[in-house]
Amino acid sequence: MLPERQAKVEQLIRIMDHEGPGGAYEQEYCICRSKDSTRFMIGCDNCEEWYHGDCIGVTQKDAELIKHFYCASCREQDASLEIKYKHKKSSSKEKHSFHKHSSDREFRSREDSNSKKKSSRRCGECTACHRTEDCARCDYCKDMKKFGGPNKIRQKCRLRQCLNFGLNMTSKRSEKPECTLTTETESIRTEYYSGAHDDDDDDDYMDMDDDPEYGSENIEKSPKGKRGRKKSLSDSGSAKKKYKKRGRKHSPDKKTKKAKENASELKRKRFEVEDIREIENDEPQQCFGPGCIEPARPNSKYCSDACGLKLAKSRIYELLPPKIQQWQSSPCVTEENNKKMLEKIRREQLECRQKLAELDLKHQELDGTIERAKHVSIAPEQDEKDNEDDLELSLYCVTCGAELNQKGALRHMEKCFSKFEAQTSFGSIYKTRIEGNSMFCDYYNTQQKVYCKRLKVLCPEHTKEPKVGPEEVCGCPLVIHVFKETGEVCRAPKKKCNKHYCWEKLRRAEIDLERVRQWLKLDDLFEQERNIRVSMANRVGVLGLMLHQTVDHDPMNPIRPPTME
DNA sequence: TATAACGATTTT
DNA sequence: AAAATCGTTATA
Repeated sequence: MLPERQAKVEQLIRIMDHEGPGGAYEQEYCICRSKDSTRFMIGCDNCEEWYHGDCIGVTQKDAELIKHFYCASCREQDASLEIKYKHKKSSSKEKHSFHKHSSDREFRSREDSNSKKKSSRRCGECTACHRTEDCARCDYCKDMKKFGGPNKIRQKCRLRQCLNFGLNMTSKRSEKPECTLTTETESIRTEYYSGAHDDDDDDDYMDMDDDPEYGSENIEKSPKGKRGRKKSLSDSGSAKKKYKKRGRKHSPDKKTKKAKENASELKRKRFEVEDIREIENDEPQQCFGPGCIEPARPNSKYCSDACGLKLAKSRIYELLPPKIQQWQSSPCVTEENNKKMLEKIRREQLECRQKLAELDLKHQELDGTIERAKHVSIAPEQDEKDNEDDLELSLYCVTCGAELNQKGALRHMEKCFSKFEAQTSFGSIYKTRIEGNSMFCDYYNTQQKVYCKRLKVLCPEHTKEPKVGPEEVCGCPLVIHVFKETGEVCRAPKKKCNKHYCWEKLRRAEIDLERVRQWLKLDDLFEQERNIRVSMANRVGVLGLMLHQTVDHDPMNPIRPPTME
Protein backbone atom coordinates (compact mmCIF):
# COMPACT_ATOMS: atom_id res chain seq x y z
CA MET A 1 0.00 0.00 0.00
CA LEU A 2 1.26 3.37 -0.85
CA PRO A 3 2.13 5.58 2.01
CA GLU A 4 -0.23 8.31 1.18
CA ARG A 5 -3.02 5.92 0.70
CA GLN A 6 -2.31 4.39 3.97
CA ALA A 7 -2.42 7.78 5.56
CA LYS A 8 -5.78 8.39 4.13
CA VAL A 9 -7.03 5.12 5.35
CA GLU A 10 -5.84 5.93 8.75
CA GLN A 11 -7.59 9.16 8.57
CA LEU A 12 -10.67 7.37 7.55
CA ILE A 13 -10.41 5.00 10.41
CA ARG A 14 -10.03 7.80 12.83
CA ILE A 15 -13.09 9.44 11.57
CA MET A 16 -14.98 6.26 11.65
CA ASP A 17 -14.05 5.71 15.20
CA HIS A 18 -15.51 8.98 16.10
CA GLU A 19 -18.60 9.04 14.08
CA GLY A 20 -19.12 5.57 12.82
CA PRO A 21 -20.71 4.79 9.54
CA GLY A 22 -24.19 4.99 10.89
CA GLY A 23 -23.64 8.31 12.47
CA ALA A 24 -23.21 10.17 9.32
CA TYR A 25 -25.24 13.25 8.92
CA GLU A 26 -27.33 13.73 6.00
CA GLN A 27 -25.46 13.81 2.81
CA GLU A 28 -22.07 13.56 4.36
CA TYR A 29 -19.86 10.97 2.88
CA CYS A 30 -16.45 9.51 2.94
CA ILE A 31 -13.60 10.05 5.29
CA CYS A 32 -13.66 13.69 4.37
CA ARG A 33 -17.24 14.04 5.61
CA SER A 34 -18.08 16.34 2.79
CA LYS A 35 -21.39 16.55 1.15
CA ASP A 36 -19.92 16.40 -2.26
CA SER A 37 -21.45 13.60 -4.21
CA THR A 38 -20.48 14.75 -7.60
CA ARG A 39 -17.22 12.87 -7.78
CA PHE A 40 -16.74 9.23 -8.31
CA MET A 41 -17.54 7.28 -5.18
CA ILE A 42 -17.42 3.71 -4.09
CA GLY A 43 -19.55 2.07 -1.49
CA CYS A 44 -18.49 -0.34 1.23
CA ASP A 45 -20.27 -3.61 0.95
CA ASN A 46 -20.28 -4.00 4.66
CA CYS A 47 -21.06 -0.67 6.27
CA GLU A 48 -22.68 0.88 3.24
CA GLU A 49 -20.70 4.05 3.60
CA TRP A 50 -19.64 5.87 0.49
CA TYR A 51 -16.15 7.08 -0.17
CA HIS A 52 -14.75 9.43 -2.71
CA GLY A 53 -12.43 7.55 -4.98
CA ASP A 54 -9.78 10.19 -4.71
CA CYS A 55 -10.05 10.29 -0.92
CA ILE A 56 -9.23 6.65 -0.55
CA GLY A 57 -7.11 6.20 -3.61
CA VAL A 58 -9.45 4.18 -5.74
CA THR A 59 -9.88 5.15 -9.31
CA GLN A 60 -12.84 4.30 -11.37
CA LYS A 61 -10.72 1.92 -13.30
CA ASP A 62 -9.78 0.17 -10.16
CA ALA A 63 -13.35 0.01 -9.17
CA GLU A 64 -14.24 -1.76 -12.32
CA LEU A 65 -12.18 -4.68 -11.29
CA ILE A 66 -13.50 -4.95 -7.80
CA LYS A 67 -16.22 -7.34 -7.05
CA HIS A 68 -16.69 -6.64 -3.38
CA PHE A 69 -15.31 -3.62 -1.67
CA TYR A 70 -14.87 -3.17 2.05
CA CYS A 71 -13.66 0.01 3.58
CA ALA A 72 -10.61 0.14 5.77
CA SER A 73 -12.65 0.58 8.85
CA CYS A 74 -14.67 -2.52 8.26
CA ARG A 75 -11.65 -4.55 7.36
CA GLU A 76 -9.96 -3.53 10.49
CA GLN A 77 -12.86 -4.56 12.58
CA ASP A 78 -13.45 -7.74 10.74
CA ALA A 79 -10.31 -9.41 9.49
CA SER A 80 -12.28 -11.85 7.39
CA LEU A 81 -13.40 -9.07 5.11
CA GLU A 82 -11.31 -8.94 2.04
CA ILE A 83 -11.74 -6.95 -1.07
CA LYS A 84 -12.67 -9.29 -3.83
CA TYR A 85 -11.86 -8.80 -7.42
CA LYS A 86 -13.42 -10.07 -10.49
CA HIS A 87 -11.60 -13.13 -11.63
CA LYS A 88 -10.54 -12.26 -15.08
CA LYS A 89 -8.91 -8.93 -14.92
CA SER A 90 -8.53 -8.60 -11.28
CA SER A 91 -5.77 -11.10 -11.11
CA SER A 92 -3.55 -9.17 -13.35
CA LYS A 93 -4.45 -5.86 -11.95
CA GLU A 94 -3.14 -4.22 -8.97
CA LYS A 95 -4.21 -5.68 -5.79
CA HIS A 96 -4.44 -2.75 -3.60
CA SER A 97 -7.11 -3.18 -1.20
CA PHE A 98 -9.20 -0.28 -2.09
CA HIS A 99 -10.74 -0.82 -5.25
CA LYS A 100 -14.08 -0.45 -6.01
CA HIS A 101 -15.93 -2.64 -7.87
CA SER A 102 -17.97 -1.83 -10.63
CA SER A 103 -21.00 -3.72 -11.03
CA ASP A 104 -23.63 -3.21 -8.56
CA ARG A 105 -24.93 -6.42 -9.61
CA GLU A 106 -21.99 -7.96 -8.12
CA PHE A 107 -22.58 -6.22 -4.94
CA ARG A 108 -25.87 -7.60 -4.92
CA SER A 109 -24.84 -11.02 -5.65
CA ARG A 110 -22.65 -11.08 -2.69
CA GLU A 111 -25.15 -9.46 -0.55
CA ASP A 112 -27.87 -11.69 -1.44
CA SER A 113 -25.83 -14.67 -1.30
CA ASN A 114 -28.60 -16.00 0.80
CA SER A 115 -31.17 -15.25 -1.80
CA LYS A 116 -30.36 -17.06 -4.92
CA LYS A 117 -32.00 -14.86 -7.38
CA LYS A 118 -30.14 -12.99 -9.87
CA SER A 119 -32.84 -10.61 -10.28
CA SER A 120 -34.19 -7.69 -8.53
CA ARG A 121 -37.22 -8.26 -10.59
CA ARG A 122 -38.50 -10.93 -8.31
CA CYS A 123 -40.58 -10.35 -5.27
CA GLY A 124 -40.25 -14.03 -4.48
CA GLU A 125 -43.77 -14.20 -3.22
CA CYS A 126 -46.12 -13.99 -6.11
CA THR A 127 -47.34 -16.97 -8.03
CA ALA A 128 -45.19 -16.01 -10.95
CA CYS A 129 -42.09 -16.08 -8.80
CA HIS A 130 -43.09 -19.43 -7.43
CA ARG A 131 -43.58 -20.86 -10.80
CA THR A 132 -40.82 -23.25 -11.71
CA GLU A 133 -41.69 -24.21 -15.22
CA ASP A 134 -41.90 -22.22 -18.37
CA CYS A 135 -45.27 -22.17 -20.02
CA ALA A 136 -43.77 -23.03 -23.38
CA ARG A 137 -46.50 -21.02 -24.99
CA CYS A 138 -45.72 -17.37 -24.58
CA ASP A 139 -43.59 -15.50 -27.03
CA TYR A 140 -40.61 -15.53 -24.73
CA CYS A 141 -40.80 -19.26 -24.26
CA LYS A 142 -41.13 -19.79 -27.94
CA ASP A 143 -37.97 -17.82 -28.40
CA MET A 144 -36.04 -20.10 -26.08
CA LYS A 145 -33.72 -22.69 -27.47
CA LYS A 146 -35.26 -25.39 -25.38
CA PHE A 147 -38.52 -24.76 -27.14
CA GLY A 148 -36.88 -24.61 -30.50
CA GLY A 149 -36.69 -20.85 -30.67
CA PRO A 150 -33.94 -18.65 -32.07
CA ASN A 151 -32.95 -17.24 -28.68
CA LYS A 152 -33.17 -13.72 -29.91
CA ILE A 153 -35.47 -12.23 -27.35
CA ARG A 154 -33.93 -13.97 -24.38
CA GLN A 155 -36.50 -13.10 -21.80
CA LYS A 156 -38.04 -14.99 -18.96
CA CYS A 157 -41.27 -16.82 -19.53
CA ARG A 158 -44.12 -14.36 -19.28
CA LEU A 159 -45.88 -16.42 -16.72
CA ARG A 160 -42.82 -16.32 -14.54
CA GLN A 161 -42.33 -12.60 -14.65
CA CYS A 162 -42.85 -11.20 -11.21
CA LEU A 163 -46.34 -9.90 -10.71
CA ASN A 164 -45.21 -7.24 -8.32
CA PHE A 165 -42.36 -5.92 -10.28
CA GLY A 166 -43.12 -2.46 -11.48
CA LEU A 167 -46.13 -2.12 -9.27
CA ASN A 168 -46.57 -0.72 -5.86
CA MET A 169 -44.33 -2.72 -3.73
CA THR A 170 -43.53 0.28 -1.68
CA SER A 171 -45.10 -1.14 1.39
CA LYS A 172 -42.87 -4.11 1.22
CA ARG A 173 -39.86 -2.13 0.45
CA SER A 174 -38.11 -2.74 3.64
CA GLU A 175 -38.54 -6.44 3.54
CA LYS A 176 -38.15 -6.86 -0.12
CA PRO A 177 -35.92 -4.18 -1.32
CA GLU A 178 -35.72 -5.65 -4.71
CA CYS A 179 -39.17 -4.65 -5.42
CA THR A 180 -38.49 -1.06 -4.97
CA LEU A 181 -36.95 -1.19 -8.27
CA THR A 182 -40.23 -1.23 -9.76
CA THR A 183 -41.25 2.11 -8.66
CA GLU A 184 -38.77 4.27 -10.17
CA THR A 185 -39.64 7.55 -8.73
CA GLU A 186 -36.89 9.39 -7.14
CA SER A 187 -38.43 9.67 -3.79
CA ILE A 188 -38.84 6.01 -3.53
CA ARG A 189 -35.42 5.32 -4.63
CA THR A 190 -34.07 7.71 -2.16
CA GLU A 191 -36.00 6.16 0.54
CA TYR A 192 -34.69 2.90 -0.40
CA TYR A 193 -31.24 4.09 -0.13
CA SER A 194 -31.80 5.57 3.18
CA GLY A 195 -32.75 2.21 4.46
CA ALA A 196 -29.39 1.01 3.49
CA HIS A 197 -29.03 -1.42 6.22
CA ASP A 198 -31.34 -3.68 4.59
CA ASP A 199 -28.57 -5.03 2.93
CA ASP A 200 -28.66 -4.88 -0.41
CA ASP A 201 -30.70 -7.55 -1.69
CA ASP A 202 -31.43 -5.09 -4.07
CA ASP A 203 -28.51 -5.04 -6.10
CA ASP A 204 -29.88 -4.35 -9.43
CA TYR A 205 -30.85 -1.21 -8.15
CA MET A 206 -27.45 -0.17 -7.88
CA ASP A 207 -26.88 -0.49 -11.45
CA MET A 208 -28.96 2.45 -11.87
CA ASP A 209 -26.95 4.37 -9.51
CA ASP A 210 -24.04 3.72 -11.57
CA ASP A 211 -25.35 6.19 -13.83
CA PRO A 212 -23.57 9.17 -12.54
CA GLU A 213 -26.12 11.77 -13.10
CA TYR A 214 -28.76 9.66 -11.79
CA GLY A 215 -27.07 8.67 -8.68
CA SER A 216 -25.97 12.04 -7.63
CA GLU A 217 -29.29 13.53 -8.21
CA ASN A 218 -30.99 11.02 -6.10
CA ILE A 219 -28.73 11.53 -3.31
CA GLU A 220 -28.94 15.20 -3.30
CA LYS A 221 -32.62 15.10 -3.19
CA SER A 222 -32.84 12.46 -0.64
CA PRO A 223 -34.35 13.74 2.51
CA LYS A 224 -32.63 11.27 4.67
CA GLY A 225 -29.36 11.92 3.15
CA LYS A 226 -28.03 8.47 2.92
CA ARG A 227 -26.26 7.64 -0.12
CA GLY A 228 -26.29 5.83 -3.28
CA ARG A 229 -23.68 3.31 -3.74
CA LYS A 230 -21.47 5.13 -6.02
CA LYS A 231 -21.44 8.10 -8.02
CA SER A 232 -19.22 9.90 -10.25
CA LEU A 233 -19.18 12.96 -12.19
CA SER A 234 -17.64 11.61 -15.18
CA ASP A 235 -19.81 9.53 -17.23
CA SER A 236 -17.51 7.08 -18.57
CA GLY A 237 -15.80 6.44 -15.47
CA SER A 238 -17.81 4.87 -12.85
CA ALA A 239 -19.73 2.62 -15.01
CA LYS A 240 -18.13 -0.54 -15.81
CA LYS A 241 -21.01 -1.51 -17.75
CA LYS A 242 -21.20 -0.86 -21.32
CA TYR A 243 -24.77 0.01 -21.06
CA LYS A 244 -23.93 2.98 -19.15
CA LYS A 245 -21.46 4.08 -21.59
CA ARG A 246 -23.88 3.74 -24.34
CA GLY A 247 -26.71 5.34 -22.58
CA ARG A 248 -24.87 8.28 -21.45
CA LYS A 249 -26.90 10.97 -22.86
CA HIS A 250 -29.91 10.76 -20.72
CA SER A 251 -30.58 13.63 -18.50
CA PRO A 252 -31.92 12.80 -15.10
CA ASP A 253 -35.31 14.01 -16.10
CA LYS A 254 -35.35 11.80 -19.00
CA LYS A 255 -34.56 8.92 -16.89
CA THR A 256 -37.33 9.51 -14.52
CA LYS A 257 -39.66 9.70 -17.37
CA LYS A 258 -38.35 6.58 -18.80
CA ALA A 259 -38.74 4.86 -15.54
CA LYS A 260 -42.38 5.71 -15.48
CA GLU A 261 -42.81 4.42 -18.93
CA ASN A 262 -41.20 1.24 -17.95
CA ALA A 263 -43.58 0.85 -15.12
CA SER A 264 -46.56 1.33 -17.35
CA GLU A 265 -45.18 -1.09 -19.82
CA LEU A 266 -44.74 -3.62 -17.15
CA LYS A 267 -48.28 -3.12 -16.14
CA ARG A 268 -49.45 -3.67 -19.63
CA LYS A 269 -47.44 -6.79 -19.98
CA ARG A 270 -48.89 -8.04 -16.83
CA PHE A 271 -52.33 -7.90 -18.30
CA GLU A 272 -51.20 -9.83 -21.25
CA VAL A 273 -49.78 -12.41 -19.02
CA GLU A 274 -52.98 -12.61 -17.11
CA ASP A 275 -54.70 -13.47 -20.29
CA ILE A 276 -52.41 -16.34 -20.84
CA ARG A 277 -52.88 -17.40 -17.32
CA GLU A 278 -56.56 -17.39 -17.72
CA ILE A 279 -56.33 -19.59 -20.71
CA GLU A 280 -54.03 -21.85 -18.96
CA ASN A 281 -56.09 -21.99 -15.90
CA ASP A 282 -57.60 -25.39 -16.12
CA GLU A 283 -59.41 -25.63 -12.89
CA PRO A 284 -62.41 -27.75 -13.70
CA GLN A 285 -65.71 -25.97 -13.57
CA GLN A 286 -69.00 -27.49 -12.75
CA CYS A 287 -71.02 -28.86 -15.61
CA PHE A 288 -73.84 -26.58 -16.72
CA GLY A 289 -76.16 -29.50 -17.23
CA PRO A 290 -79.37 -29.26 -15.20
CA GLY A 291 -78.82 -30.89 -11.86
CA CYS A 292 -75.43 -32.19 -12.86
CA ILE A 293 -72.66 -31.96 -10.31
CA GLU A 294 -69.90 -33.40 -12.42
CA PRO A 295 -66.95 -31.26 -13.45
CA ALA A 296 -67.12 -29.96 -16.97
CA ARG A 297 -64.81 -31.31 -19.60
CA PRO A 298 -61.89 -29.12 -20.53
CA ASN A 299 -62.85 -26.30 -22.85
CA SER A 300 -66.48 -27.13 -22.38
CA LYS A 301 -69.31 -26.04 -20.18
CA TYR A 302 -70.58 -29.55 -19.84
CA CYS A 303 -69.38 -32.89 -18.59
CA SER A 304 -70.89 -34.67 -21.56
CA ASP A 305 -72.86 -34.14 -24.74
CA ALA A 306 -75.91 -35.46 -22.97
CA CYS A 307 -75.77 -32.68 -20.41
CA GLY A 308 -75.50 -30.08 -23.16
CA LEU A 309 -78.54 -31.48 -24.91
CA LYS A 310 -80.37 -31.69 -21.64
CA LEU A 311 -79.84 -28.03 -20.95
CA ALA A 312 -80.87 -27.09 -24.48
CA LYS A 313 -84.01 -29.14 -24.11
CA SER A 314 -84.95 -27.55 -20.84
CA ARG A 315 -84.44 -24.16 -22.38
CA ILE A 316 -86.79 -25.02 -25.21
CA TYR A 317 -89.42 -26.16 -22.77
CA GLU A 318 -89.01 -22.95 -20.93
CA LEU A 319 -88.96 -20.58 -23.86
CA LEU A 320 -91.25 -22.17 -26.41
CA PRO A 321 -94.69 -21.90 -24.75
CA PRO A 322 -94.56 -18.13 -24.30
CA LYS A 323 -93.27 -17.85 -27.82
CA ILE A 324 -96.20 -19.78 -29.17
CA GLN A 325 -98.54 -17.65 -27.17
CA GLN A 326 -96.93 -14.52 -28.45
CA TRP A 327 -97.07 -15.84 -31.98
CA GLN A 328 -100.76 -16.40 -31.67
CA SER A 329 -101.53 -13.14 -29.96
CA SER A 330 -99.58 -10.73 -32.11
CA PRO A 331 -99.40 -11.31 -35.82
CA CYS A 332 -96.01 -11.29 -37.37
CA VAL A 333 -95.50 -8.49 -39.82
CA THR A 334 -93.51 -10.56 -42.21
CA GLU A 335 -96.11 -13.27 -42.07
CA GLU A 336 -98.76 -10.77 -43.09
CA ASN A 337 -96.55 -9.47 -45.85
CA ASN A 338 -96.10 -12.94 -47.17
CA LYS A 339 -99.79 -13.59 -47.21
CA LYS A 340 -100.38 -10.45 -49.19
CA MET A 341 -97.65 -11.40 -51.57
CA LEU A 342 -99.21 -14.78 -52.10
CA GLU A 343 -102.50 -13.24 -52.93
CA LYS A 344 -100.90 -10.91 -55.38
CA ILE A 345 -99.04 -13.72 -57.01
CA ARG A 346 -102.16 -15.76 -57.36
CA ARG A 347 -103.92 -12.87 -59.02
CA GLU A 348 -101.14 -12.45 -61.48
CA GLN A 349 -101.09 -16.13 -62.26
CA LEU A 350 -104.75 -15.94 -63.05
CA GLU A 351 -104.14 -13.03 -65.37
CA CYS A 352 -101.48 -14.98 -67.19
CA ARG A 353 -103.77 -17.90 -67.65
CA GLN A 354 -106.43 -15.67 -69.06
CA LYS A 355 -104.06 -14.10 -71.49
CA LEU A 356 -102.89 -17.49 -72.62
CA ALA A 357 -106.44 -18.48 -73.22
CA GLU A 358 -106.97 -15.32 -75.22
CA LEU A 359 -103.92 -16.09 -77.26
CA ASP A 360 -105.21 -19.56 -77.96
CA LEU A 361 -108.38 -17.94 -79.14
CA LYS A 362 -106.40 -15.70 -81.43
CA HIS A 363 -104.78 -18.74 -82.88
CA GLN A 364 -108.11 -20.19 -83.64
CA GLU A 365 -109.21 -16.95 -85.20
CA LEU A 366 -106.14 -16.98 -87.35
CA ASP A 367 -106.86 -20.53 -88.41
CA GLY A 368 -110.37 -19.45 -89.34
CA THR A 369 -109.13 -16.49 -91.31
CA ILE A 370 -106.70 -18.62 -93.22
CA GLU A 371 -109.35 -21.18 -93.89
CA ARG A 372 -111.72 -18.57 -95.19
CA ALA A 373 -109.05 -17.08 -97.39
CA LYS A 374 -108.59 -20.37 -99.12
CA HIS A 375 -112.02 -20.17 -100.54
CA VAL A 376 -111.47 -16.78 -102.07
CA SER A 377 -110.77 -16.75 -105.77
CA ILE A 378 -107.78 -15.04 -107.26
CA ALA A 379 -108.41 -11.57 -108.48
CA PRO A 380 -107.18 -11.13 -112.03
CA GLU A 381 -105.95 -7.61 -111.58
CA GLN A 382 -102.48 -6.66 -112.48
CA ASP A 383 -100.57 -5.35 -109.65
CA GLU A 384 -97.44 -4.78 -111.66
CA LYS A 385 -98.18 -1.14 -112.16
CA ASP A 386 -97.91 0.13 -108.70
CA ASN A 387 -94.47 -1.31 -108.41
CA GLU A 388 -93.00 1.50 -110.33
CA ASP A 389 -93.97 4.20 -107.86
CA ASP A 390 -91.57 3.15 -105.31
CA LEU A 391 -88.69 2.28 -107.50
CA GLU A 392 -86.72 5.18 -106.24
CA LEU A 393 -86.59 3.72 -102.79
CA SER A 394 -83.49 1.72 -102.34
CA LEU A 395 -83.47 -0.90 -99.59
CA TYR A 396 -80.79 -3.04 -98.15
CA CYS A 397 -81.24 -6.51 -96.79
CA VAL A 398 -80.90 -6.45 -92.99
CA THR A 399 -79.24 -9.83 -93.07
CA CYS A 400 -76.88 -9.85 -96.04
CA GLY A 401 -76.74 -6.14 -96.79
CA ALA A 402 -77.47 -6.54 -100.49
CA GLU A 403 -79.28 -3.75 -102.25
CA LEU A 404 -82.86 -4.67 -103.02
CA ASN A 405 -85.65 -3.26 -105.02
CA GLN A 406 -88.91 -2.65 -103.36
CA LYS A 407 -90.69 -5.36 -105.16
CA GLY A 408 -88.91 -8.35 -103.84
CA ALA A 409 -87.55 -6.84 -100.67
CA LEU A 410 -89.81 -8.60 -98.22
CA ARG A 411 -89.41 -11.91 -99.92
CA HIS A 412 -85.65 -11.60 -100.11
CA MET A 413 -85.21 -10.58 -96.54
CA GLU A 414 -87.37 -13.37 -95.29
CA LYS A 415 -85.51 -15.97 -97.26
CA CYS A 416 -82.15 -14.48 -96.47
CA PHE A 417 -82.90 -14.47 -92.78
CA SER A 418 -84.10 -18.06 -92.92
CA LYS A 419 -80.93 -19.10 -94.64
CA PHE A 420 -78.69 -17.62 -92.00
CA GLU A 421 -80.92 -18.54 -89.15
CA ALA A 422 -80.87 -22.16 -90.28
CA GLN A 423 -77.12 -22.22 -89.84
CA THR A 424 -77.28 -21.80 -86.10
CA SER A 425 -78.97 -23.82 -83.43
CA PHE A 426 -80.75 -22.95 -80.24
CA GLY A 427 -80.78 -26.01 -78.09
CA SER A 428 -81.60 -27.14 -74.61
CA ILE A 429 -81.19 -30.54 -73.10
CA TYR A 430 -84.78 -30.39 -71.88
CA LYS A 431 -87.81 -30.98 -73.94
CA THR A 432 -90.41 -28.30 -73.56
CA ARG A 433 -93.15 -29.31 -71.22
CA ILE A 434 -96.08 -26.98 -71.18
CA GLU A 435 -99.73 -27.60 -71.26
CA GLY A 436 -101.45 -27.82 -74.60
CA ASN A 437 -99.63 -28.05 -77.85
CA SER A 438 -96.19 -26.64 -77.69
CA MET A 439 -95.28 -23.72 -79.87
CA PHE A 440 -91.63 -24.69 -79.73
CA CYS A 441 -89.85 -26.57 -82.41
CA ASP A 442 -88.40 -29.11 -80.01
CA TYR A 443 -86.59 -30.91 -82.78
CA TYR A 444 -84.28 -33.38 -81.11
CA ASN A 445 -80.69 -33.28 -82.26
CA THR A 446 -79.42 -36.79 -81.63
CA GLN A 447 -75.79 -35.81 -81.99
CA GLN A 448 -75.80 -32.91 -79.58
CA LYS A 449 -78.66 -34.41 -77.58
CA VAL A 450 -80.53 -31.14 -77.36
CA TYR A 451 -83.99 -29.95 -78.26
CA CYS A 452 -84.44 -26.99 -80.56
CA LYS A 453 -85.85 -24.06 -78.67
CA ARG A 454 -87.01 -21.89 -81.53
CA LEU A 455 -90.61 -21.15 -82.05
CA LYS A 456 -91.94 -23.74 -84.38
CA VAL A 457 -93.20 -21.18 -86.86
CA LEU A 458 -89.91 -19.37 -86.95
CA CYS A 459 -87.52 -22.28 -87.20
CA PRO A 460 -86.07 -22.46 -90.67
CA GLU A 461 -83.57 -25.00 -89.43
CA HIS A 462 -86.09 -27.74 -88.86
CA THR A 463 -89.21 -26.58 -90.67
CA LYS A 464 -89.49 -26.15 -94.39
CA GLU A 465 -91.63 -23.50 -95.93
CA PRO A 466 -94.73 -25.13 -97.34
CA LYS A 467 -94.91 -25.24 -101.08
CA VAL A 468 -97.32 -22.81 -102.55
CA GLY A 469 -99.45 -23.95 -105.42
CA PRO A 470 -99.96 -21.59 -108.38
CA GLU A 471 -103.68 -21.30 -107.73
CA GLU A 472 -103.45 -20.43 -104.04
CA VAL A 473 -104.62 -16.99 -103.03
CA CYS A 474 -102.74 -14.76 -100.62
CA GLY A 475 -105.68 -14.28 -98.26
CA CYS A 476 -104.13 -11.72 -95.99
CA PRO A 477 -106.74 -9.54 -94.32
CA LEU A 478 -106.47 -6.07 -95.68
CA VAL A 479 -106.21 -3.11 -93.37
CA ILE A 480 -106.47 0.60 -93.55
CA HIS A 481 -104.57 2.90 -91.25
CA VAL A 482 -102.28 0.04 -90.48
CA PHE A 483 -104.45 -1.71 -87.92
CA LYS A 484 -108.05 -1.36 -88.93
CA GLU A 485 -109.32 -4.42 -90.73
CA THR A 486 -111.52 -3.82 -93.62
CA GLY A 487 -112.98 -7.27 -93.78
CA GLU A 488 -111.47 -7.71 -97.22
CA VAL A 489 -108.64 -10.07 -97.90
CA CYS A 490 -105.81 -9.83 -100.38
CA ARG A 491 -106.81 -11.75 -103.42
CA ALA A 492 -103.50 -11.76 -105.18
CA PRO A 493 -101.92 -15.07 -106.02
CA LYS A 494 -99.95 -16.20 -103.06
CA LYS A 495 -96.92 -16.93 -105.15
CA LYS A 496 -96.73 -13.45 -106.45
CA CYS A 497 -97.91 -11.36 -103.54
CA ASN A 498 -94.90 -9.42 -102.37
CA LYS A 499 -96.72 -7.34 -99.83
CA HIS A 500 -97.95 -10.16 -97.67
CA TYR A 501 -95.25 -12.69 -97.98
CA CYS A 502 -95.54 -15.27 -95.20
CA TRP A 503 -98.16 -13.28 -93.39
CA GLU A 504 -99.61 -16.35 -91.66
CA LYS A 505 -96.27 -17.30 -90.31
CA LEU A 506 -95.57 -13.86 -88.92
CA ARG A 507 -98.97 -13.55 -87.32
CA ARG A 508 -98.64 -16.92 -85.71
CA ALA A 509 -95.17 -16.02 -84.49
CA GLU A 510 -96.49 -12.85 -82.99
CA ILE A 511 -99.05 -14.74 -80.99
CA ASP A 512 -96.57 -17.38 -79.96
CA LEU A 513 -94.09 -14.85 -78.71
CA GLU A 514 -96.72 -13.37 -76.49
CA ARG A 515 -97.52 -16.85 -75.23
CA VAL A 516 -93.88 -17.40 -74.42
CA ARG A 517 -93.81 -14.18 -72.44
CA GLN A 518 -96.83 -15.27 -70.47
CA TRP A 519 -95.34 -18.63 -69.71
CA LEU A 520 -92.12 -17.09 -68.50
CA LYS A 521 -94.07 -14.80 -66.26
CA LEU A 522 -96.02 -17.71 -64.92
CA ASP A 523 -92.83 -19.57 -64.24
CA ASP A 524 -91.47 -16.61 -62.31
CA LEU A 525 -94.62 -16.39 -60.25
CA PHE A 526 -94.41 -20.07 -59.38
CA GLU A 527 -90.90 -19.55 -58.13
CA GLN A 528 -91.92 -16.63 -55.97
CA GLU A 529 -94.81 -18.55 -54.53
CA ARG A 530 -92.60 -21.47 -53.66
CA ASN A 531 -90.10 -19.25 -51.84
CA ILE A 532 -92.77 -17.57 -49.81
CA ARG A 533 -94.33 -20.84 -48.83
CA VAL A 534 -90.97 -22.18 -47.72
CA SER A 535 -90.21 -19.16 -45.57
CA MET A 536 -93.66 -19.25 -44.04
CA ALA A 537 -93.29 -22.91 -43.25
CA ASN A 538 -89.93 -22.28 -41.62
CA ARG A 539 -91.27 -19.50 -39.52
CA VAL A 540 -93.91 -21.54 -37.84
CA GLY A 541 -91.53 -24.37 -36.98
CA VAL A 542 -90.00 -24.72 -33.53
CA LEU A 543 -86.75 -23.28 -34.72
CA GLY A 544 -88.56 -20.40 -36.39
CA LEU A 545 -90.51 -19.68 -33.27
CA MET A 546 -87.34 -19.57 -31.26
CA LEU A 547 -85.52 -17.36 -33.68
CA HIS A 548 -88.16 -15.14 -35.12
CA GLN A 549 -89.97 -12.32 -33.48
CA THR A 550 -91.47 -8.99 -34.35
CA VAL A 551 -90.88 -6.39 -31.71
CA ASP A 552 -93.13 -3.39 -31.53
CA HIS A 553 -90.85 -0.62 -30.43
CA ASP A 554 -93.49 2.05 -30.42
CA PRO A 555 -96.65 1.03 -28.59
CA MET A 556 -98.35 4.27 -29.54
CA ASN A 557 -98.14 3.45 -33.22
CA PRO A 558 -98.52 -0.27 -33.49
CA ILE A 559 -97.09 -1.93 -36.50
CA ARG A 560 -99.72 -2.55 -39.08
CA PRO A 561 -99.42 -5.13 -41.79
CA PRO A 562 -98.72 -3.18 -44.93
CA THR A 563 -101.50 -3.03 -47.39
CA MET A 564 -100.99 -4.31 -50.82
CA GLU A 565 -101.28 -1.78 -53.50
C1' DT B 1 -43.93 4.16 -28.87
C1' DA B 2 -43.59 -0.65 -28.94
C1' DT B 3 -41.02 -4.39 -30.16
C1' DA B 4 -36.98 -6.91 -31.53
C1' DA B 5 -32.42 -7.64 -30.82
C1' DC B 6 -28.38 -8.58 -28.31
C1' DG B 7 -24.15 -8.03 -25.32
C1' DA B 8 -23.46 -8.81 -20.62
C1' DT B 9 -24.12 -10.67 -16.22
C1' DT B 10 -25.67 -14.19 -13.26
C1' DT B 11 -27.02 -18.76 -12.24
C1' DT B 12 -26.74 -23.60 -12.87
C1' DA C 1 -19.43 -24.04 -20.09
C1' DA C 2 -24.03 -23.51 -20.84
C1' DA C 3 -28.39 -21.67 -19.71
C1' DA C 4 -31.09 -17.94 -18.03
C1' DT C 5 -32.40 -13.46 -18.30
C1' DC C 6 -31.30 -8.44 -17.60
C1' DG C 7 -30.93 -3.87 -19.22
C1' DT C 8 -30.04 -1.27 -22.97
C1' DT C 9 -30.03 0.01 -27.79
C1' DA C 10 -31.76 -0.39 -32.50
C1' DT C 11 -35.49 -0.60 -35.36
C1' DA C 12 -40.16 -0.72 -37.07
